[in-house]
Amino acid sequence: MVLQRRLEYGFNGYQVPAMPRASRSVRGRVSSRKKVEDNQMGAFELLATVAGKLLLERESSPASSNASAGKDQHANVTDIIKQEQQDEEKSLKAEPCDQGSCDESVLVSEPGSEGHNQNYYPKESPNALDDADPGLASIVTNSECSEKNGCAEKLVIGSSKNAIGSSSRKIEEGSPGYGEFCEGKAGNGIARQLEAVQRKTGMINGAVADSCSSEDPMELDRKPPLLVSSDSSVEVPMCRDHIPLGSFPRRWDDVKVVSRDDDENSSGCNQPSTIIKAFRPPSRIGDRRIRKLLASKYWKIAPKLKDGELSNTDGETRPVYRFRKSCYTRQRSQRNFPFKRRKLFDRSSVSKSDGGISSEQIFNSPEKSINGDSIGSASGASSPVVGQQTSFRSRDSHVKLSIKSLRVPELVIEIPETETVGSLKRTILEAVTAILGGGLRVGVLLQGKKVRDDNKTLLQTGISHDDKLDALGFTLEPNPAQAPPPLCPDDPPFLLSCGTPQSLTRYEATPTLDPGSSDASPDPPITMLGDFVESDHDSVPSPTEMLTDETTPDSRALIAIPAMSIDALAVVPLHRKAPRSELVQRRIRRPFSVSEVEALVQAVEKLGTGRWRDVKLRAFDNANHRTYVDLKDKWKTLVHTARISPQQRRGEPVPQDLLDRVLSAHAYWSKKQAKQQVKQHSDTCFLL
DNA sequence: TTTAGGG
DNA sequence: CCCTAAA
Repeated sequence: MVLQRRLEYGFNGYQVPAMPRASRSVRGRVSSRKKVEDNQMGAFELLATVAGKLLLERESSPASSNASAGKDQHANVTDIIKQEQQDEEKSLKAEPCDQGSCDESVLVSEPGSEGHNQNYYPKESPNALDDADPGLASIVTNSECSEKNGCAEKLVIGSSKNAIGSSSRKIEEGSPGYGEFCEGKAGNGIARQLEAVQRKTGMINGAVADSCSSEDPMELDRKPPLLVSSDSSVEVPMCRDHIPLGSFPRRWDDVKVVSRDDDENSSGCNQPSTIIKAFRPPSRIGDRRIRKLLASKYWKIAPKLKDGELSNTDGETRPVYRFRKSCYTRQRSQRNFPFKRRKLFDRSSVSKSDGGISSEQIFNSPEKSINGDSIGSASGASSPVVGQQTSFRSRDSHVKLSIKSLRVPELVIEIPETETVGSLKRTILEAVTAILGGGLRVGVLLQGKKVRDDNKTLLQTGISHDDKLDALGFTLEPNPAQAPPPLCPDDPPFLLSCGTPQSLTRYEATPTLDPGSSDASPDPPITMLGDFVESDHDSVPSPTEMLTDETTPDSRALIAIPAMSIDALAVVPLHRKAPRSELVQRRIRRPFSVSEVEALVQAVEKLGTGRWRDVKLRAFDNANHRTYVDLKDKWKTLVHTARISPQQRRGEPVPQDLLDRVLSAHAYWSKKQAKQQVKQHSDTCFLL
């Protein structure tokens, strides 16, 4: 486990306070694996810092713009590097905000289940993974790129349109590049844009292409690549067409995560999915919730991801997010892993945990992995260049900003060496998703300081001044406002904070210009995750969706966010008053779809009532959010529904024929059960 | 961990 | 859906 400094450079981050775990939470519904992991986790804070710099430019007269552009264009690599380094340093100095060490880590473990399938019958939908999951808003691997380019496939970390898109929108309205942002699925849209940009800039062949060829295979192949850490942050490239080529990122160095593999042979189903867990002290609060959430949401996600490998460019220490795959290992002897449950969820995945555990090495995928790295590495600059800003003055005084990329702080991934590349990719994706998935908001940094007052004009803030442009930065932060409306505006928005000491993250942001106002952009609530979680066809609103975007009026620098982004966020009431213990939120309601009912009925007809675990395995093995208890409950309600008049029924109507089958099956099995009992009873009597 | 039931 | 007692 690597603990690292949380923040670096001018990046803000957010920490996720430890999620309280309910000791008892580990109960039945969650797969044992998940539970195990939960238990293992200690306190955990997820610190996700995503930062980026932007390209700030003023709509300008050609002259000025040309000047700038020209400069960039001519700059040689060395210069660029230097400049980048300088930039880094600046920001570093500027924002030391993150003093703490970060204990937080995100653990990704494989839940053993492969939640990928869309259907309950996993085997039947082998391609499930390949299907783009609409829900995967945040992170998307752009397979399209690979297809088109024939090579690089990138992991694009992006927030949903809301997250990044909004920020970009805000910043660069009217810029041509922006529109594309929101196209299609959030993730894909971003990826696509990326690609588009690449094409335009001709970068495809450059950095990206290179990376493709060289790195991919190796990183994973490294001997004991158990632990992969990306020192460098993962940057999310943004496309801005309007930016002069010259100023455009010379290379896609920024794109830290690049993987080309199309392969991802990872057999979808076989790949264990990973769960992200938070290590927490035994506080019980969000525990259950986390488990569940994670369980259902996160693992499912993973499978869909295709790839994305991280490489580190930075040597810097930064917040590290740790993702582990099936690693309860070290601390936990394997014997502790009884996984009976394995039967249910695991298929192949389980084994992995075993093997992989052995070594934990951290290997930083250095620049090498990334083609563009050459630059970064050459410079030795630890952190990738985020972006450069250029400003142009326009007559109408518009400030045009272009975000080159948003960076995600270091990710440390631990994964058994026996895991597949595809698994790795998914793990990374999950990790990133976890970071970004909680709902993000954008923070603006100016000279290392957080600009909190949303009401100030750019002019007032100084963002319009050219000299300050290089000090301009943007960060992605967790959206504190997730909690339900009943917030106490005046209170510091500590989410889970209450009980868990460590969980509280002190996020004293740097000196702020205007305390009190949140630096968050007035963006719409970001619901990045959508229902990507769902493996089911029927999409269920993810918790995130339910989040209200109530931005706390006063969002200070302090932001505590549950490790488990989404769910956690959704769940955690901001009310500090509420006893944490009480905070346990119930799972989101996910009505059974007709198809699910169908599957359930079919399974019960075959297996009978009373064998819910088997039913689960048989028909809902891939529906991670449906536990056997759920199935049992559903059956109960189905029976009830079947008995009442159609007028009394609510919700999505269930075909009468299905209900009839329910009744008949119920009758049949009840009878059978009764007979059985009678028989047993008689036998007993006989013996006596 | 599962089942079975009440809430 | 949640919570739990039992098994």
